[in-house]
Amino acid sequence: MPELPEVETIVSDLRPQVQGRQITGVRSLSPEIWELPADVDGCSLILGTRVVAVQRRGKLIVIGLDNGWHLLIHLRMTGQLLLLPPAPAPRYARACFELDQSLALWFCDVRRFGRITVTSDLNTALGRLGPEPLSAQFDASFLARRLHFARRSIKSALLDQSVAAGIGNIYADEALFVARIHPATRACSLTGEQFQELAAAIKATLQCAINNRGTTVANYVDANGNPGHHQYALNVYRREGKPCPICETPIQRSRIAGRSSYFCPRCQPHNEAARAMPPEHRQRSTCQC
DNA sequence: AACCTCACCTGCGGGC
DNA sequence: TGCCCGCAGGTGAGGT
Repeated sequence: MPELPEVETIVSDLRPQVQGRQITGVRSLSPEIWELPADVDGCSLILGTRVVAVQRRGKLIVIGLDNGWHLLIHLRMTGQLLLLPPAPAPRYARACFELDQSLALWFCDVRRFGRITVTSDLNTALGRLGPEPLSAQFDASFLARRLHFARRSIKSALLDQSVAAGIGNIYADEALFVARIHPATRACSLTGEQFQELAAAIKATLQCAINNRGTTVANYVDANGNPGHHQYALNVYRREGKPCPICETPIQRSRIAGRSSYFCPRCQPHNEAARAMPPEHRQRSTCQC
């Protein structure tokens, strides 16, 4: 599912091919995916404009247009953004942005969860998002301050886009494994050292996945239709019953924060158990990148 | 205010 | 073979 590394891969692929190009046609094949402000005609607003920027914020794709408006695309679960000829329409095509030189940006989405919107006020549109996890602003002291009173699980907190913009189920589980923190641990019970390890683990996990061009477990492909490689580097996600790469204990799955959560019961004990654990078992796990 | 549950969709795989 | 059911998980609305 597209999380930060997948969206980053798509955006970095699109940028050199789309920036500077004119949008010569807009086709809406599934009107329900558009979320437009009242009295705004999205298609006519976009038509004829030139793309001045292709960026990412959290899991959102932000396409800047030369009329001052921005096209925002969220892939949600199964959305894809593909650079293809303007015809024929690929499977599950929901919208098409035709560009000059016989190229088109196709938005495809089996489940129609994805959303497209336009805005002239980017700050308001992105206002609810927390910091970028790969930015300097996102560190242990930010997490400690932000989660000081949070009694919910750390897994739930990491999925909250106002805590960190761009983390989803896969990378929450992977980062918690690297930081050796059980996903059901209360966020406010983490120690300063654990916040340090978690912030570092989130950055390392996301950067490793970007280097691997994202994780393909079901629908994700890049802008050219190719799968990512990070599924081969996953430590715990969707590995229930398989040996932990550190200690070989079978990976467990349980439902935490309403999501399937994968963890090693030995490397990621609850805080109480961790304090009782002998030091030789507290070995550090590393990214497989 | 903080947090949880559910609806939104469709394809796929397992069980029978 | 074919049917049915559960599951996948990002987000926001609505409830506690």
